[in-house]
Amino acid sequence: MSNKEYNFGKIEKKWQDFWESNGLFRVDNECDKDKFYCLVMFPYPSGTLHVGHGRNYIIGDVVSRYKIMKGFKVLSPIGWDAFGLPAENAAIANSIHPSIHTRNNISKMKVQLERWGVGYDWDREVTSCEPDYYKWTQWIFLKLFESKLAYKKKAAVNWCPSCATVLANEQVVDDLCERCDTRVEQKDLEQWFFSISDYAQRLLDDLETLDGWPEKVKTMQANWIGRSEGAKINFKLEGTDETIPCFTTRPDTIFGVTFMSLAPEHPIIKELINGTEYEKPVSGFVDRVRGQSTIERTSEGTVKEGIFTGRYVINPVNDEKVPLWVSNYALMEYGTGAVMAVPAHDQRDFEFARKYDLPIKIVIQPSNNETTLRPEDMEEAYVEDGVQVNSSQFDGIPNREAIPKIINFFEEKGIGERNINYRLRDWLISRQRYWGAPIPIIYCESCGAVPVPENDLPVLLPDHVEFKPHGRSPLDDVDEFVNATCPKCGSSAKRETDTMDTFVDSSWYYLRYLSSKDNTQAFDSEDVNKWLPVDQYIGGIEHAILHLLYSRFITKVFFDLKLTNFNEPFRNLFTQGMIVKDGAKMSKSKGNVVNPDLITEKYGADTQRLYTLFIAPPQRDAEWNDRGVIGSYRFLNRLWNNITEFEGHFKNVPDTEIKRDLFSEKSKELYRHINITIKKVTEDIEKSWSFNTAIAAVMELLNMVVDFSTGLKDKEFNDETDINDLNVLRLSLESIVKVLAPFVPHICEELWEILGHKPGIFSVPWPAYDEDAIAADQVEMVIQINGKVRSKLVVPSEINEDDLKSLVMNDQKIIENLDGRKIIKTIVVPRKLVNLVVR
RNA sequence: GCCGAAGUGGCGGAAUUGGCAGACGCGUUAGGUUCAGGACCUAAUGUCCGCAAGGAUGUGGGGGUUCGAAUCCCCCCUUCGGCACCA
Repeated sequence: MSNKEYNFGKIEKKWQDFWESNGLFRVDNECDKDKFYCLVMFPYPSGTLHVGHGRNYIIGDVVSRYKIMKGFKVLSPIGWDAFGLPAENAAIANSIHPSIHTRNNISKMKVQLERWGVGYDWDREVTSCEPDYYKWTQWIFLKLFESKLAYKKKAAVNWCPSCATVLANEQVVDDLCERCDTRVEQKDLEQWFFSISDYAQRLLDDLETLDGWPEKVKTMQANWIGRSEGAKINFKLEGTDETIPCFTTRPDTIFGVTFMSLAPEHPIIKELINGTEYEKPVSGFVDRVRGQSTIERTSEGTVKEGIFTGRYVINPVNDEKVPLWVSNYALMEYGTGAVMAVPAHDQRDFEFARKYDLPIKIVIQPSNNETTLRPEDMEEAYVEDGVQVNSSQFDGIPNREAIPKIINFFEEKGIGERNINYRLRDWLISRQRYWGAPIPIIYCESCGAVPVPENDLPVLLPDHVEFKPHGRSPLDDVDEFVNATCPKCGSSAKRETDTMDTFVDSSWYYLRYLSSKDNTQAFDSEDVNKWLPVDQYIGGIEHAILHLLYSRFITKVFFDLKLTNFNEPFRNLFTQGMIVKDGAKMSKSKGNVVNPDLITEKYGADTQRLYTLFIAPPQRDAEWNDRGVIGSYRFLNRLWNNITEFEGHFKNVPDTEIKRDLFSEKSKELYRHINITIKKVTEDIEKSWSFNTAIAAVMELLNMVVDFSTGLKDKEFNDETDINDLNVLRLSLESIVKVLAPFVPHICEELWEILGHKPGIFSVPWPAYDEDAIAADQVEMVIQINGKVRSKLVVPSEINEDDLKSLVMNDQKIIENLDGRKIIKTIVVPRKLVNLVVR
């Protein structure tokens, strides 16, 4: 009997080298068999990974390895989302160049990833801050520019004073910078945008095709896109030929308009009040409101305020003259910046009207004739459905039916039209920072904004730069960079000095993996068409909107440019939960980071992997418990010891086929449970990614195996039954090793070898199970009286109901409990229970 | 305010076509082993009553449907996430 020690350090190194030298994860671009593109969100090289990060990569690795055993050709690449502010901030703090800082971090993290035993095709590694990558990010900018999907405009944008740069709407959370939690300010700046809002409808519609995405993520995206259907109606400005358009989702209330509200930013305000007695007070109001932060202006408690402009607009449906106001609750970013106010049927308008004593006109009455609304009695707006009143030819029509009729009426009369509005704004991609891909544009006095010709790409980031942020891009101060010649006319010109949002880098990296070394094109269309969409994408829920929406947009742009033939980048998406410690997200500042290197050192990577998978269902947040790790370690040791103890036996006793006629009671039961376990693990992985219960099932099986093997240890194996028993034991251990291989690959490789097989468990097919062997001959049935368990009986599983009932009626415990009471009803659930209803 | 997810022992969690609540693991307790610590092995472990056999009770709270509810229905509470003066 040999009893080797479980030397995880040695074993893990051995098999990591083995996979590397055998190219387990290295695939070419040919699709000669079922392909499977398994993608984990590429990491930002922050320097160190903690055990919480590990979950993402470990889950991805389980999926990859499982699919390999299922016979798929698996593409599992990795790279680095390497541009971004932290590297620049670190450079400012420690005077290390961001590129050096980033490269150092990448090499540290690469070691960590390898230590976990997560397998990637490193030949495809991409790093977004390297010129051979960002050259193509710039090329993508040019493609969008050519397609009129990249444009520059002056707009009120979010400015983070701490990061000293602008931010996209998606990067502002509750008025705070998503990255540093600083309150953002509004600034009017000239900035570059991508026209993602042109794609709003498609981004919304195609969510329905994403069956493999969590509903939650789809809902979040749908909310973010925020489609609302309605009409745009033109109100004539009294005494002029000008019209002010406004958007409404309630054209049915058009006859109830009693005033109009303009957003303080509305460009028409100036000319409305110019030279009038209203000029001073109105511009005073506008300045005051615009000085407020978005939070102050838009939070629920904010009181509605406004001021009359002295002007009137004409309601085009009834020629009524209504006053034109400026109010703080009208937003320039939504619709047209002008609101037709219907106080009777809109709560905000109602509050405003009450405050400034504006008229309230009812145009919809509740359909149940019991109550009739009267303006003077109303305490809030009536926003429910009803029947049109005071609406001339539409009177008497239910308001829902009136909506399309009224819109048709607008269109016939040329006063308005059907219109759809989206909350989604264009994607602001300019950043006033150094560590990003320069926007490939040159400004020429005579030619304007000229794109850098493709041949001149990449526009290289200069090395020697003063990083201190001062509100302009640090590149602004680098003369060699700024000064250029116009590609069109050859005269001297200036480069754009803003860099791109790092979400541009990450919006297309999954394509680059197919062509990571190709310096002639961003990606090879034929290859990406073969391998994409990604079969399984795995990452954090925090990217539900940002990265995932941007990537969908870019994918659709490529599709439209006929560069690719797929409409969506990610067929299936899995969002894993966070691992928390002491109830909080792990972070250096909170000091609750669990260092994976220490765990690997003490217990090994396999233990860490197993615990990470066992801790909770993977989509749920989970609390890391250092003590809990030991349970996984114990389990692996028990498995190790059981196999190594029998190593000699397995070598000496012939590995003959299992003979069912030689089954003992115990070996038959074990054989049954081998099959049950294989089935359970397969289904848990396939159907619900319930790795925690899959592992629990294997633990149960091992507990049974340990019990079984105790009786076998000292046998001589001279008779057939004992040999058969040993081979059932062998089968059970081999099955455990196979089904655990995706979870704890190193120890399984080693044990597979110890069990006498040639190295390489991932070339072994995933085990099948024998459905016939799963059925039990005997089952334990629960016997209830009035729903309470009173006895249990072991009966043949195919027993007929009469035999069963007579067994129940002869059961001593049941007789005692019945105590002569009368049985009214007997419920029999085959193989499960009998319930006697008595009185 | 609207939409969504969740709430089960001391802890992580399991059980969903309604059928033994608490699988599996951690922790705890007792015993074994060990010079000792650790590691390991065996047993117990929801709560309450009981020496025990056994009984009662129990899945956020309250009601309901059912022979039977963690699971289905209604109302409510708490936590988390998303959206929110979006016309």
